[in-house]
Amino acid sequence: MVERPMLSKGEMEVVRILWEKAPASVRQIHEALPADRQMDFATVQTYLRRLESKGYAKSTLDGRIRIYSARTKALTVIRETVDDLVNRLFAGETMPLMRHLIEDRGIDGKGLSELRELLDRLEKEGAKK
Amino acid sequence: MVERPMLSKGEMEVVRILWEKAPASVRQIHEALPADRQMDFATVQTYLRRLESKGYAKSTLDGRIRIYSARTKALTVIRETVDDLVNRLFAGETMPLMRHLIEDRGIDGKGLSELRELLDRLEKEGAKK
DNA sequence: TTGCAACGCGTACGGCTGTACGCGTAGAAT
DNA sequence: ATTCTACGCGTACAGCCGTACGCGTTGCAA
Repeated sequence: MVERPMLSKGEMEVVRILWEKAPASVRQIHEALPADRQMDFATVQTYLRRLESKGYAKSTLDGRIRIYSARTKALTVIRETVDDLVNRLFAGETMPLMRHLIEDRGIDGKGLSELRELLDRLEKEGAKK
Repeated sequence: MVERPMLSKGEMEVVRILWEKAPASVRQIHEALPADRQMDFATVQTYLRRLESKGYAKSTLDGRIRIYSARTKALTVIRETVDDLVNRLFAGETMPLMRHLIEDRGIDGKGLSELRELLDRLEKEGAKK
């Protein structure tokens, strides 16, 4: 297994945009940040550099513009991050977090039916194993 | 709203035990840590001190033993932490995280039926509002 | 009554994080 | 040619984090 340092909060915000937009320049990433979360251009630059040095991104120069893209799949990073949170805050149990999401954050009708489908599918698969 | 600094990862592990065991001494907290996550007694002590200075815990002296208890409800802290994660890593959307939990981490039969009940209840409530 | 073990408390320290400035340069505009 | 502008890159720096040592003290054992 590749030993990567974990992402910091700020790096997470940036890597998410990177997954969405890559390959992308610093400027493109910077502009794609949520409107309510403006950070300095140079800060984004630093985060991207750190993402690269931690092994989460790679980059090439296109002329004088540096183009970044992701080097780890979103799924992997999300798994590591969520697993870590579940371990620390929920003693490794998934259900309390699930419960919290549903009860505290709520879900709309569309989410509801999607969830039902997911559960059905899971039950079928579980049965045949 | 009370402006509390966010919890670090290490503090989270300790505050979770605190919710479970409080009021408790440093030693009790230390011993209640998961077996696979031993940290130094003094480290736990530092975390508790920091939890107190951040406003997450309070303490009194019982003789020469300092007894800690929680000052914020688990729900509040969990809400803040989960909201923060969802914002940073999932652009504020709950469903992708939900999907991840179900598909990647899996849930057992008991969880499955509990989830169904939750969904039913939610649907009923949603309908009457 | 003399140690010893347990504890609180102060302190430490290197690494990480958030945030950004400023220099030097290359391409665009005048 | 000269100036402006955008960009990469190095650097900075205070505060937070993980982790822990060691001193002084006190209650209990010998």
